[in-house]
Amino acid sequence: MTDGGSLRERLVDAGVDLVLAGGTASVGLREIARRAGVSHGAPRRHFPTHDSLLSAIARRGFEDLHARFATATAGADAPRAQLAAAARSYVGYALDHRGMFELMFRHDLLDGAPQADGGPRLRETSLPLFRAIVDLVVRCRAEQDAATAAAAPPAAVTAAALWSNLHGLVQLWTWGSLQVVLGADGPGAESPHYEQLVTAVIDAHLGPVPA
Amino acid sequence: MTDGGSLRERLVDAGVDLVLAGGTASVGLREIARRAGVSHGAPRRHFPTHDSLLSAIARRGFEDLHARFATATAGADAPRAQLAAAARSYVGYALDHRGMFELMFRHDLLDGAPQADGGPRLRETSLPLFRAIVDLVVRCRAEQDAATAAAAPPAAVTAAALWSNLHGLVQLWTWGSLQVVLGADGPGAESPHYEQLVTAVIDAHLGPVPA
DNA sequence: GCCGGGCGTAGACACTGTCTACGCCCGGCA
DNA sequence: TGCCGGGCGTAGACAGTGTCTACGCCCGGC
Repeated sequence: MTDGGSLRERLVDAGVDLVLAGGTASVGLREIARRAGVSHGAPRRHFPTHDSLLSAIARRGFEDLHARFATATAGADAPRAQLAAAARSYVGYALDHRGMFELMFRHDLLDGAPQADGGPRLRETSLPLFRAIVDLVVRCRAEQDAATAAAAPPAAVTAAALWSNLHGLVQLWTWGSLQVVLGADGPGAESPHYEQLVTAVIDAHLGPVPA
Repeated sequence: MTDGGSLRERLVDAGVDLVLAGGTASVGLREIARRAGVSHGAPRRHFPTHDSLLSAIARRGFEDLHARFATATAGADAPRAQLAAAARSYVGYALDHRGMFELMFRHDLLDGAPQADGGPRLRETSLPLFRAIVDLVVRCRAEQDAATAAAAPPAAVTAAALWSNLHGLVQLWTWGSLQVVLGADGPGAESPHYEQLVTAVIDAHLGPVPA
């Protein structure tokens, strides 16, 4: 795309497929090359190291999640409803693509060298998503009455806390411990009890939904 | 200990040392064996697979964290103060021992076969810690006035949400994105801004501290 | 006093990520 | 038209990994 290379995209595609199918453990460099139909040395022409390829795969995840964020918020007009939809899309994406989510937040992929074609680092790719979260919280704050808004922490703090909450919810739900705490069925079960948890989380940080 | 084996403990000790020193990437099976002064095949007599050794290391982490939890809550008497101390110890442990924390919550170590000596699985080892969290929240609820308590979600939901919040706070702080949201110094800096976030999180889920 | 099993050793095997030498093929230039 | 050069994929080597198997030692019980 950027300079005409097509194998580069195919490698990332194959990597995404592997992560979605077999989780983060099955995305070896040679396995990606096999999946893309090239020899094991070929990826090196486009990605100097295995981690930089993983980083590119994770970037795809952030772009995908950001796009879902945008369409989710577009479906509502009240800021509070937009935030609820965005939160659900965040948690839904993470639980439907656990491998991708795990890869995206692997701390050792954060600051690899910038991609060979000058593309951004993983952290920079994730910034628009984070800014969208903060903006949503700020807009929710703006429509609260002045009394409750004055008693609350700064919007940036609330945004950070709320986002942390959704993020941790995903991790612990995947781990299966929240099901134990809530007395739900075993961690293997598909019961989407977490939806109720998501609304409880939003209410905790922004107050009950305004009448 | 259980049946007299001493190398077993030494292997786990060496593994903990490696994780604390070099993170979760440096805790290879052969490296642990080298550190313990035995050949690379020796661990197999005590742990059938590499993952089961990692699981034993993670169990140590949970035991350690649980112990810190206990001493932290023992330092206060009001439930709310106990919970604040426990939350700070949770976050503090995670940020001071990032490698251990990462290992403890690796989902692929959750349900390995029970240890050769019949020890518990990782998930069972973590249960007492989780129960302690829920108990603290329940006790905080008990001393709230009836009106606010009635308007709040069930204690189990609040406990799950609060714990998720602390957990996600750790992950995102380690990732360095909360610093960006809060406009703090770069992720490499040591500024313990997160302490203020922890109290904001507790207040969000349990209401402002009672007078 | 001898045997047997627990436990550590040593080597092999398949596999991984990285590095290097090679060859093909296609575009620019004389 | 013919040649050259560089991008790009191939093939093999290398160190390292986790696992498996054969071996040897040493200590306790019949």
